[in-house]
Amino acid sequence: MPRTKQYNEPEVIEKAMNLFWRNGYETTSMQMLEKEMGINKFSIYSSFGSKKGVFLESLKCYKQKLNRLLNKLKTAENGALGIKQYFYDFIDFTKETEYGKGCLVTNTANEIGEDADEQIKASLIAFTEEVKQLFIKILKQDTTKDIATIEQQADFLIISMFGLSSATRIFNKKQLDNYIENIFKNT
Amino acid sequence: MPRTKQYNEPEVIEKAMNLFWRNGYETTSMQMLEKEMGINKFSIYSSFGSKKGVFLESLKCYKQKLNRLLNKLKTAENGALGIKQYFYDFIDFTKETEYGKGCLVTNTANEIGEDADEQIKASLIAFTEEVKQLFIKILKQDTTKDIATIEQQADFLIISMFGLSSATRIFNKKQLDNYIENIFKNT
DNA sequence: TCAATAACTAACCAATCGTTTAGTTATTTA
DNA sequence: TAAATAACTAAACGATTGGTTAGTTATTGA
Repeated sequence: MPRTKQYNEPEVIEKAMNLFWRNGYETTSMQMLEKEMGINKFSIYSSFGSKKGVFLESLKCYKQKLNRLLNKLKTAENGALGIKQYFYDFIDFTKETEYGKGCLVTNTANEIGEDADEQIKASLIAFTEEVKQLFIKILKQDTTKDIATIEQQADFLIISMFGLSSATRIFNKKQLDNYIENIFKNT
Repeated sequence: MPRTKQYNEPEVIEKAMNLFWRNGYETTSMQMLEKEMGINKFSIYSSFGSKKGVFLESLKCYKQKLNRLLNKLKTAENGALGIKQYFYDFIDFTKETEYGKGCLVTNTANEIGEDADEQIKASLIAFTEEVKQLFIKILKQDTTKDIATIEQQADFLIISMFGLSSATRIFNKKQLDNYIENIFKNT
């Protein structure tokens, strides 16, 4: 009966996500969110409840976006080589100007301090675990490796992925290439 | 002729540094700094000019603190194995509770957004370059390696170091161990 | 011992923070 | 077409942000 919403929630969340991605959680103010999302504070609060609410939805949106990259990896059948390609794809994914804007998950993990919000932290850990399990699945394509080796390699890869994300913030393209080539030099 | 300062600048900066290290730049307020440094705002501003001033001095202090770890590495004569030990030392260095508080340099690199302060960014890049040069010096102990290989390995190590710092924030001890063992498995 | 002076205290600055709310506008169905 | 109702606007909330400043206190060399 009443008037209809003039905005689309997933659409404005994607805009919010990009702002958080570029600027971090603390630095991003409600005022900036209003401007970027193109809607009023009232609308933001009625749709998402709080700044943290907007952020948690943004994290979900980010995961979906990243999942499009991961789907390519899921269907790949060339094992570790597919993972290497994923690392390179990821650099393009985070590309901003000369440097990258990192990964929203990694950026957030680095931003949150001693009194970190548990809900946010849990969301981050869950995501790294998800990607790690995908790595394990792919590494298992090589049936000559035992499970302990695979577990260790998966930890190595997920943390390297994490590191790559940080690295895009201040290391140049050549350094990032050197990094990836070294990770996969025995592959 | 006037009264003497009741505080010691390097001493209060170390306290500020620890606060920034734990909480990040944005999250740390002047109020928190007053409390942690144990001196009044007036004293902070008369000694360091601004919040950014306190932070830049904190970065210097952090580098000095980290240099004590690096000195152990400088005098080590066991090449890459010394670097491996440095990685493990670093985990202890950043240890907070269950997780680590990362590296102040890495944390800051991840925190700063698109309108990053150039002075701060330059300070971060300078530091990574400094450590990388140290890695190169150590890797050159192995005279069988050519310079291109050494350059690539140094980039790999400094970015891995960067990644390890991020990783201490949300990965557990076993995962970090897996990570380091994989980095140095051929050493 | 006392004038000089820097270190200090504490109140205050405007601006902005995340959040709320009173009042207005547009849309819908009965 | 008109009552109902949700979407909207915009002003304001108290708290806190980084930063300043007037006035007080302590220490010093002369």
